[in-house]
Amino acid sequence: MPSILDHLNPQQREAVTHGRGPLLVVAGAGTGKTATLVHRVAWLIAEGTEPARILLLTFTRRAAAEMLRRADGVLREMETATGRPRSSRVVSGTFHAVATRLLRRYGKAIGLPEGFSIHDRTDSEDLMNVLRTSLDLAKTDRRFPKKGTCMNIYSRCVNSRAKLEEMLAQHYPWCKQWEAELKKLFDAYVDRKEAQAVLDYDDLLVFWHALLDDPTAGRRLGEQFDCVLVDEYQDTNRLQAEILYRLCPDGQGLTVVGDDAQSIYSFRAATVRNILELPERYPDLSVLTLEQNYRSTQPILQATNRVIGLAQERYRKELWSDRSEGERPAMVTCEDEDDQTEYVIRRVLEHRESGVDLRRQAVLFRASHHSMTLEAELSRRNIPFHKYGGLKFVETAHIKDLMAFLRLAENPLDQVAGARLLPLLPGIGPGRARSLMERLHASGGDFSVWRKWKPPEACHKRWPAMVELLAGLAKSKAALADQVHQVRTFYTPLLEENYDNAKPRARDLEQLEQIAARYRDRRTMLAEITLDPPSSTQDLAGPPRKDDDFLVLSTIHSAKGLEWDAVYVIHAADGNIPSDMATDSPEQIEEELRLFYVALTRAKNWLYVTCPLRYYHHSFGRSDIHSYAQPTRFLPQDVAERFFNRTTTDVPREEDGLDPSPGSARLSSRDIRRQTKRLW
DNA sequence: CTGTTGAAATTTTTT
DNA sequence: ATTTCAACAG
Repeated sequence: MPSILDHLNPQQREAVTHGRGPLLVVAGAGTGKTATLVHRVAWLIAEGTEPARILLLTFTRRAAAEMLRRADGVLREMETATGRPRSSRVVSGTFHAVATRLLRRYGKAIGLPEGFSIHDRTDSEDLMNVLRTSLDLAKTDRRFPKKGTCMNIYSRCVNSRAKLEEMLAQHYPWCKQWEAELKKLFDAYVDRKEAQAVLDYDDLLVFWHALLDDPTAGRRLGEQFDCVLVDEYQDTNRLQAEILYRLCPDGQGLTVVGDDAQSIYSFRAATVRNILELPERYPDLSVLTLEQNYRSTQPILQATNRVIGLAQERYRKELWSDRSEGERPAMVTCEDEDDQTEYVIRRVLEHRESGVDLRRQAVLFRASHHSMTLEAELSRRNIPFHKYGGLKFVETAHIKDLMAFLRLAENPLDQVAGARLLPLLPGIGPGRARSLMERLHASGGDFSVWRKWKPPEACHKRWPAMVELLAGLAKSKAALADQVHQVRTFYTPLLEENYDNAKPRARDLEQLEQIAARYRDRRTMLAEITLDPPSSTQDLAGPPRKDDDFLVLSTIHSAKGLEWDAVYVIHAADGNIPSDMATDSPEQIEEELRLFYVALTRAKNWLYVTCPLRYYHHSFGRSDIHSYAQPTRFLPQDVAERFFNRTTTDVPREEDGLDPSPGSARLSSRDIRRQTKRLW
């Protein structure tokens, strides 16, 4: 047994072999947090805990799969002679995914239908919008908050378990006047979900929480797990914390791992309070801190330690590394966005020349659209890249349309699905869609009532096919890929009528058909895709082939937990980092600081922070109106001295236009315009 | 009731 | 620049 502990440092070893008492591991960035958790899972199994009695909660599904894979490796190393235990039966996933599994199985105890549908954020907003309109809130004299805002308020109340009144006062003061209307709206929203057998993201947690409260089912559920391990605890919200308290009332068997310095999800109602106040909750809590960083060079750590030093409240820790050699991180001032793009690409290619593959380099940014210019330029030069975060493949209109067919077949009461797919037919708009869904609801979800409906002229030919398709799918036992194929056959002509650039969209649908084959059944596919949306088409298509190499582009949020040899943090201008949207309160600003810290600590060997000086107001227009940006406030003088300060002109530029390889011309039309502008 | 057109408002991060 | 809302013609 000791052999597997050999790779671990003393603090990690202590965490891995800790007994049954509640344990908090405060693990700084890159301190081997995942390794520790993985070894602890393996250790528990080796010590005789039944895998199925271990619950491992992670932030993404991918993280869960990765951890279990590694835990198996560790178990194998332990050489537990006969009947080697495996981690495959550990219950693992995100809070939401685990909740779904438990609720399908035990939800009946609290009157939840087994076949409930799950709404993603957009679906929830759509439903909210329908109610907002039908309650006549849309056209009041003073304008009522939009669907997205309503949803945010609702979700925040639920997740932080706070009263609407306090929530409005604290976070949405400009909506205070609408308190009474919002109450009515939220009541209607809750009732409507109940009538349609629909759960939204928040409901998954709420119902899990409630189920744990049930005298019989709750007891069984609570006794189901001996050990509960939670990763990224700093990004849990109050509701999630309460679920944990119910799972482990006395803290026995509970291990949570997190880093308060990396808490970046407060907009989703996550609160650092959970981790900061855990010692009060469990008086016998053991706190272990991991400070040895295995990821970054010492010069990078010296810089990032200074940055997080600006934070007010945190568990004190000073990260260090024995990788003392290394380049100091660079703070690069660029003339404008184009200059920044140019600089980043040049550096990326230089690193690739010296043997650092593109996939070992990442460009990080605060908001998804910050990478637009860069994406355009990378495409132009045929440099492959893969973007994480931002608009997802499954959020595009055509994928949502196709999924709406499957969803309605699965749950005919799901009005949002109906309201999405019915108006695809000409002659059917919101009004007719609503009345059709009402008929369907009245019949208890029997599609044959639609056969009697007289469709308007515009779609009377296609209507019967639509009805037969849905009725067929509803009771279909066919393979999922075949079902998707049927939908695709019916839907493709509609796609061409309803959207521009139908061709690439049609290709996406073909791809979705392939992917459907991988799921056990329709319900599983729908749930998994809404709970863990693949971040791009490539992601959906499966693991990338070993031989292709692509640069990683990612929002900082989506970069959480990952690392690269070279990291470029772009648009580090005040207003972007911190985002102007998030500078109302000191707490928000502090979160933006942590976000910046997360970005910087992704780097192993090279770190570049770039900041354009000038922002043009009309990015593609002829106007030359621009404003000047300040570098981020998170690099004040005493922090900045840990960086090399550069401007792009310090670095010798390659001679313009002399690059011989085709498709990578150095002189773009924008360069020419910029040079022209230097004349005045 | 649908579908189109023009005017007005708004712009982050995501399970 | 994109999304949302109101007005109007069919």
